[in-house]
Amino acid sequence: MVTIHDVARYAGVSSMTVSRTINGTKYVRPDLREKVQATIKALNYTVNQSARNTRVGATGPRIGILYSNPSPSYLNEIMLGGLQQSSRSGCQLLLEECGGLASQKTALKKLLAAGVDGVILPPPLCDSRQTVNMLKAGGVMALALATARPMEEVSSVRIDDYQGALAMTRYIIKLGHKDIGFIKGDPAHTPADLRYVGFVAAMEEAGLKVDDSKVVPGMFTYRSGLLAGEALLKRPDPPTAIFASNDDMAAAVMAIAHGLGIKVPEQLTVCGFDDTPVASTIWPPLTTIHQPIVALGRTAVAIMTEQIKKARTGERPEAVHQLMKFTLVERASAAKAPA
Amino acid sequence: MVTIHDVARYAGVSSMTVSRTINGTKYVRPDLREKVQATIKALNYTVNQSARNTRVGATGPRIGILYSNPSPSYLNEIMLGGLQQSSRSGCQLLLEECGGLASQKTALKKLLAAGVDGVILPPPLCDSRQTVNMLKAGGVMALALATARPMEEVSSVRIDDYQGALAMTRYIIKLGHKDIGFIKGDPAHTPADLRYVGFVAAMEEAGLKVDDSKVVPGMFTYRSGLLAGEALLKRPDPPTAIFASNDDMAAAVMAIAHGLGIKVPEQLTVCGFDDTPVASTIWPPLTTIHQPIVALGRTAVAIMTEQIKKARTGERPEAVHQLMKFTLVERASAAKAPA
DNA sequence: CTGAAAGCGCTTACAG
DNA sequence: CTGAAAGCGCTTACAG
Repeated sequence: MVTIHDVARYAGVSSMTVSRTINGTKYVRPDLREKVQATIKALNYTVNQSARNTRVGATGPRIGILYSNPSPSYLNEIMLGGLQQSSRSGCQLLLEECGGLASQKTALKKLLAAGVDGVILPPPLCDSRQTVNMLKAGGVMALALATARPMEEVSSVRIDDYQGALAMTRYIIKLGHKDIGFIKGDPAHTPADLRYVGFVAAMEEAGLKVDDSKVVPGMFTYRSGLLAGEALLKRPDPPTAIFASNDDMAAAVMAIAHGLGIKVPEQLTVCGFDDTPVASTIWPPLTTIHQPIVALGRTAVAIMTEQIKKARTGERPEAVHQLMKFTLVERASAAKAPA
Repeated sequence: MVTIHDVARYAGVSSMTVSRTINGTKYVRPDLREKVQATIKALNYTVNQSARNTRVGATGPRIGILYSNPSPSYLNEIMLGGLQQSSRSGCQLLLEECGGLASQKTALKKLLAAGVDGVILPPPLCDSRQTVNMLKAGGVMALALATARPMEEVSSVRIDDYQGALAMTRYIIKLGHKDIGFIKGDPAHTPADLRYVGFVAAMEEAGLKVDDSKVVPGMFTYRSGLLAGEALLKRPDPPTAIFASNDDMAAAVMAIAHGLGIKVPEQLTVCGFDDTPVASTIWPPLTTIHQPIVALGRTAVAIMTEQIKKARTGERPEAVHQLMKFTLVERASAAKAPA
């Protein structure tokens, strides 16, 4: 194992200069910094977090994750990313669940008692002004995860829901579809509106008219998708493609289509959003927009750790807004429009 | 933060005696050991893994996870549990994916090059004699995760698939159902057979006849569930309940039922196995057997870490077979048999 | 801006 | 069976 001392010897500096370079401290002469960085690369050096933690550990960054909507698979992925990063960054993660406002206060009290420096808010809490204010009042940082409408002064890590919906709609149009139905999401969640706006923008861009009778409400649940699917597919002139603003609703649409004897994708193209496990469970598997949830969790922890370190130095860290890349995953539920 | 030295001072011994007590070394006088243990409890002391790792770290346990079936949500949960435990046990986790036998050899070579002491095998590799032999040949330990037929000499962490199927079938029978259909799983996966055997046992125990024409094959996939569901529900005398040997197939059965206008659970009870995310996505949500997958991952890492430590002491650790508790989750897809 | 010294909490290796 | 000493890889705090 190559240590900081190996790097130092090799670069002809002291271990401290290496340490300073690694930790991005300002007081290192540029030429030395470069030499050290080159040596680190050459020797393939990586910090030993355990060792680092013995020094910083006692006061190492503690980050809470406060969540209220226990969608287990989503949260698992967030946690997975968070844990991966925490062992790299050497911070500690604390999980706390809450429901209404009362239990939120209790949960927050617990986190504060545990000495957290910052709290990550997955949806839907990421959009709660109230929660953010409570955190501020408690003197801890907040980071909104996967919000669609980040608040200026609160750091956020997210994908661009508008661009995602735009890309998906363009893809459907490119397949030759002109008669496209859309299922909206829960209006209380910020991504819902942006996805709809993205859909409309792509339609207009292509010179296609949005038929408002084929834009139906939904609540992001499978159950609401069943209703929406029936509304769209039992009419005399069903669309040739349906873009549901999440996967659960798209899966429900496919169940309805199956029941009505409508073949997917030959007679009907169905697309979703999020790429949750259900998207690759159902048959045919769902074409959808992949959200890099694990990476979102990882990045959130990385950013928050940085901010905490800065804050401890006395700096007043500015909010960071990190946009992550989504990808359009082509699976078998979408095909060319029937002639 | 309370350290080993605080404990030592308080107990009137040296830090080494505390260290030895913590690590279960033999050479500590019983009375001292007890005194130390009491002090640890009184002071609420916990080891600082970071500090421990600076000493053991260079040679700290390294555990590989070799997987081939990339069911993402399942693997995520395993990983989540594994990571949680790894930060407690102070071991390092290495993930490696492989496909056929050739890529398995490559993956294994990588893991060995990285210096792993043991490898955890999630399904379906957990049942591969070949894989286990390759690991043995490479001189590393193996642990089979969620296998239904553990090999005597290879440690395993699993639930009892037979008992799970037994419990679920008893539950369905208790609801008054007598005409129960069953969908088998992929015969290549060991749990499939055990779940079927459990079903048959519960039927016989209740004095009910298993109608072989209502036991249909499946492959654990949604797609195979669609076929199986049609076979069972399109016949003139459909069963009043269907027990699918996993959730994906149960979800498919519900899609078929929906299409045929059969109401779940009023006219048809549907039950699954595993409690994967899809079980709580669909409507009505699925009554199923919950596998504690996160706990499985956690336990696997804990056991393997112990075994590695033992092996390093020179002991030849015996295989551990840990059975975890499943739970029957009652949701809305099951109800009393129609009159 | 740089480095020598001391120490984080624990364990290894040595001496009793 | 027990303990004093040295050291893991890194950072803090101090002196230049």
